[in-house]
Amino acid sequence: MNAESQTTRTRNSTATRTRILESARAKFARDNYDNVGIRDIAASAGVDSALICRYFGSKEELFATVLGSAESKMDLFEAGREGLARRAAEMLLDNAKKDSKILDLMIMLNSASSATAGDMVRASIKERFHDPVAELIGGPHAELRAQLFGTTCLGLAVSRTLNGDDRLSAVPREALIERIAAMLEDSLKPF
Amino acid sequence: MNAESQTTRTRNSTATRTRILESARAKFARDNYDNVGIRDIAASAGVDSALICRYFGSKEELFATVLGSAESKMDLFEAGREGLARRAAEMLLDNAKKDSKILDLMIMLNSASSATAGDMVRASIKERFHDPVAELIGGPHAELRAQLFGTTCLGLAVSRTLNGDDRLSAVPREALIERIAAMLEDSLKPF
DNA sequence: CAGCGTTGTCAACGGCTGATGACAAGATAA
DNA sequence: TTATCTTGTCATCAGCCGTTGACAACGCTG
Repeated sequence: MNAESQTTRTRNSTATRTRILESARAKFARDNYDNVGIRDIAASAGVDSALICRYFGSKEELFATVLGSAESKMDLFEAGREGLARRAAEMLLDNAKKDSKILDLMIMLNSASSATAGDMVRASIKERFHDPVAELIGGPHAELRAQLFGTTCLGLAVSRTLNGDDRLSAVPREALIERIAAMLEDSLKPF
Repeated sequence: MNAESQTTRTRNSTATRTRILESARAKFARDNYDNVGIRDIAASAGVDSALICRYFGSKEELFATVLGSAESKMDLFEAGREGLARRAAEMLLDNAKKDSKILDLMIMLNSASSATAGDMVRASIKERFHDPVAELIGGPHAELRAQLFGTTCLGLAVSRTLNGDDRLSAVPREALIERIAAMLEDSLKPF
């Protein structure tokens, strides 16, 4: 039970738990909540599906854990109010590296329309995205402007999954980032 | 079998076919493809689920029929290049009336992340939205700009389903439309 | 070594899904 | 009316789902 005694273990519960969690994250980032089966996740993690229910209780709780284990401090906000739009544009165009922070956003997007997971997703988006943005920009109608900002980000993210990257590479990357950053900045303008 | 002889029929195949189609459209506009069962649709149309498979072959073909039966000429394009952004903004904020043309867009959005219906949705979006917009705006990188335009529309539509209408009513409707129209117009600017 | 808690697998359950074929009820034509 | 085609229902199938409890394999501790 001590931490030291686990180093020599071939059967490590916390390791497999993490493996399950990462497999689930990867699956949920590519598919809808309802389209991802716990048998898929289990196979991807190399374990039996029964283990998932033992460790996480249910598929719903597993999904909640995935949502909750996302990077608590998205470095979207590290650049402060001035760098917000630019940073968001960079992150949105940078999901080529699959382990980027945008992956968590994809999870939310994919399952937003699910009857089961929708509520969790909505709550998570509000808590992790809308509220921080609103607080950061401040001013009148901050929540509405944060929603417009999120709206534009969402659209870009969805569009990436819909259309792929092909079109976006027709234009120099820096020009595209500048352009999108400008659009995002506009969405934050006070009314 | 003649058209005249059908007027006195209480059992009308084309009528029930249409009823099924409309029920399916309504269901798919509110939920993901995978979350809508043919029994739901059948119950909503007041028929047995077996009839759906008889008339449409399969759930997948039913969905394809729903997609194909959308208004072939979206009146989004009726206002020409000048009125495009404004018209889009109005339509996006007008989905209060549920029978609006945006309903077809909702169908595509909900099921875009479905493994089964995703391909159909992507093709339909390209054919019915991206391509006409690109043709209408013309100029360099028309396809990319059309994608940016669609991106912003998508974001707004998704955002409506995510956050509801509450926030958007905090500001006068006309101001909101102007603002969104401006954002959409910006997305069309040449590079 | 034996004992024991942990970690994982297996088989099975009830419930739901989309789909099929047999059959009943209505409508038409002779 | 009888015969026939159409329109709709019912029962049922195989397949997948999430979940559960019994059981096996492992590693630690005495």
